[in-house]
Amino acid sequence: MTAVASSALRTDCQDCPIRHRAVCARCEPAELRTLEAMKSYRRVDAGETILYADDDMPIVASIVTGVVSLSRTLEDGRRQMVGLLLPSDFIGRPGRAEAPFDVVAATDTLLCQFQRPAFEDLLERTPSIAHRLLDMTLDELDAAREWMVLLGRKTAREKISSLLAIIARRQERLAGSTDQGRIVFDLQLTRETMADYLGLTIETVSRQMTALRKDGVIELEGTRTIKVPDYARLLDEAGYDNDGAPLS
Amino acid sequence: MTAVASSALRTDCQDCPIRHRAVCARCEPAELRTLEAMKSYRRVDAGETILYADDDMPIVASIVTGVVSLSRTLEDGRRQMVGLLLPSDFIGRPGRAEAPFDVVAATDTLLCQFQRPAFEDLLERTPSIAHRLLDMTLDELDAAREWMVLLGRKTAREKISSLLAIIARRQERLAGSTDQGRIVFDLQLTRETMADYLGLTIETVSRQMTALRKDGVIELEGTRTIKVPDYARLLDEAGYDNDGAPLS
DNA sequence: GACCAGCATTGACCTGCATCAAGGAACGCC
DNA sequence: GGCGTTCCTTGATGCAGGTCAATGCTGGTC
Repeated sequence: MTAVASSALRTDCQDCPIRHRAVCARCEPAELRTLEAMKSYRRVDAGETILYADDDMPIVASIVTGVVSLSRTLEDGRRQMVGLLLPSDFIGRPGRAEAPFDVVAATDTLLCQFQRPAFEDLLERTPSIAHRLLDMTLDELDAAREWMVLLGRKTAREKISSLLAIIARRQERLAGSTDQGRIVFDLQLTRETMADYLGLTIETVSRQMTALRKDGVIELEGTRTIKVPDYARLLDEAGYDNDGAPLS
Repeated sequence: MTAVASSALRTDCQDCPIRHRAVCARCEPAELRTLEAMKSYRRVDAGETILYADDDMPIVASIVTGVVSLSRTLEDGRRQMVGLLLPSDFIGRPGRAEAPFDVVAATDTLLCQFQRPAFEDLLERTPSIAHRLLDMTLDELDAAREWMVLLGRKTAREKISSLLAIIARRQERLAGSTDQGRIVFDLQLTRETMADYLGLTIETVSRQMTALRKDGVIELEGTRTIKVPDYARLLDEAGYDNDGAPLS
């Protein structure tokens, strides 16, 4: 991954790994050249905060590689993750000066970033970007609402199963490897991150993972590698046909 | 309100009550005339479903008057509201054929609606609408995420207080009447709707309302009219400085 | 005025998850 | 090899909120 990332540092937009899914997906060659002139790459280490809630938001960016989380922490320390951003997802809000949430790199991350005012100008002049950003935002809104159902109404076991199902599906789509419902994947998240995302404590996450393992829904290899022998079974545990998958 | 609504049935866009806040807010007069030719008004009774989850979504619409809820029901009957739409808010998703959630009129409602394919065409050709829709969607996304924090991490008492604070503030803004933090307003929601929104049961909602009354945070007159003697106190009960208000 | 339906309140009880506390496993560092 | 650190698991206990059930309140209809 580091290799991919550092070669991307020199990449022009045509060869960019997220060329066809990011905010620039619908751009014409001429528009790409404009972006090319404005963009700059930035590496962020795992754990580093990209933007603090309520602080000024001088930039917007696309994620080239890595995973980024959005979260809010209450005064007494309770924390809730409200979004998990993946390669091609967009960070920041044209038209608003303050960040409404903490934006933290969950893994080492490469950003393709723009000065916010310049990007806003560009957005006014470039319908293809505005349109693509609208589509992406609508998708994220649907995912956020799907997640609200999980947070408000699902049990701990269903929450865990839902999260695993979503990540499993995502990996599967990337790897393209499914042999009849059997999926193996690497969970990139710590138990704490999972807990923050699901509105649970790490203890409950741990217990439910153990329970799912004992019940044969998943198999664990070490603590982060997960085998799903029967994806349909996992979906069932997730509480309902999880077709409109958030996160992805 | 009925009077307003029925006069709106004959209204041209220039006189529309949501002219400056809806998806058409940035439209030029010429663009308005195009909209005028495409739009049709539709009345919906309280309780009536506008769109069913996973059904075809033949239309998109702006809310002219009324309140509309978005919700999802799990197979076993658990229900979670995921959005509360108010006048000027937008219903539907350009670029997607199925509704991801049930869309139900919470009160008698007047819609200004468009055929989805026609609206999508218009969106392609009219940056002012696309841009406005993007802004509105980004606002909704922020509100949804704010609500995720509530669902995932707040106690029942904080949830109720947050909801009351948000509605109180909204009323206050409409009515314009604050005498030093004292607010009186009509709660338009049943206990059940509150519960669906907050991820609680009606019993818990009822108990917490009683508790807040006994503690002097609110005063109840009948079951739906609420007095807030000290708005700051209510905000405090809501768990944190609730400045970025969802819903509104 | 009697009846009913829908909404709200209250009580008794139970359970799912949080909390508090104690290890265990994996890794790097001296 | 000993010793942190960080992450994870497991157990014991408590409590917030869910569940089940009874009752009250309001407005509409006959």
